[in-house]
Amino acid sequence: MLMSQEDSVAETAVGLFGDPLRARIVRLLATEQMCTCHLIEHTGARQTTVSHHLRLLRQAGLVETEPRGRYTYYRLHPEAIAETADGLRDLADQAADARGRYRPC
Amino acid sequence: MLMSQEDSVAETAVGLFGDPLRARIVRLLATEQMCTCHLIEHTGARQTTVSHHLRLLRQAGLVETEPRGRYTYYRLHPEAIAETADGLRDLADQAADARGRYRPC
DNA sequence: CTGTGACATCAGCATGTTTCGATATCACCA
DNA sequence: TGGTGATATCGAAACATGCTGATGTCACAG
Repeated sequence: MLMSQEDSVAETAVGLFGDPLRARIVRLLATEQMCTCHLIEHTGARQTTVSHHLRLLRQAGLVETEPRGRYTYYRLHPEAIAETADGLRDLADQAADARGRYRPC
Repeated sequence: MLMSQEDSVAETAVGLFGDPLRARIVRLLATEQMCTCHLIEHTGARQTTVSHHLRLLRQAGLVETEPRGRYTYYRLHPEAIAETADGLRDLADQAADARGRYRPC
């Protein structure tokens, strides 16, 4: 919706970066893979809350899940983030050009 | 919040890209500068709604305003978008590295 | 100086999202 | 096999957000 016509992972992804807790989780996962319990520890949020946000990130294709015994490890999907970044970069370039043009009323 | 410790324009900006109407407005402004009435025309949204979103974008430093007589022209602030894009790009790079590391429980 | 049209602001409602507590599942260990 | 600890899911409450209608301001034209 933001940068291109067709829906992409990037589309849904942008929206997710808005929430502070989710942003925190993403930044933590950008450090290293970790399991839910680490995220709970670091964020101080409740288990069910963290789990909920992880689900949203998973559904959007931003994170991958790897169950290891009774722990579940999460890692980011860098391509998804990169795609979003690229879309924004294009938009910025477009916007720079747009400053030269203007539509009279 | 998302990519760095200190608050930047990019911080607040990311969240704003989430709303569909706001995304639409931003994409329109990436084409050329235009005034509120054009945005209303193109989006089909009510005047007060468009005005509301423009305010948010303005407050976040994503758009600039130039009153021309009784019209108000809006144009994007490309640096703000570029900054956001760069932040996300860094995050993506970090995330790629993070896949090599993992914290044991 | 009066009317009209562009735009901003405000308060309230409606809807969506986050958070929470309770509960379910499942792996592991004793 | 029973208990514990990690995680997911569900429904309800708390909260945030977008949209609307009413209203205010200001520029311009008559």
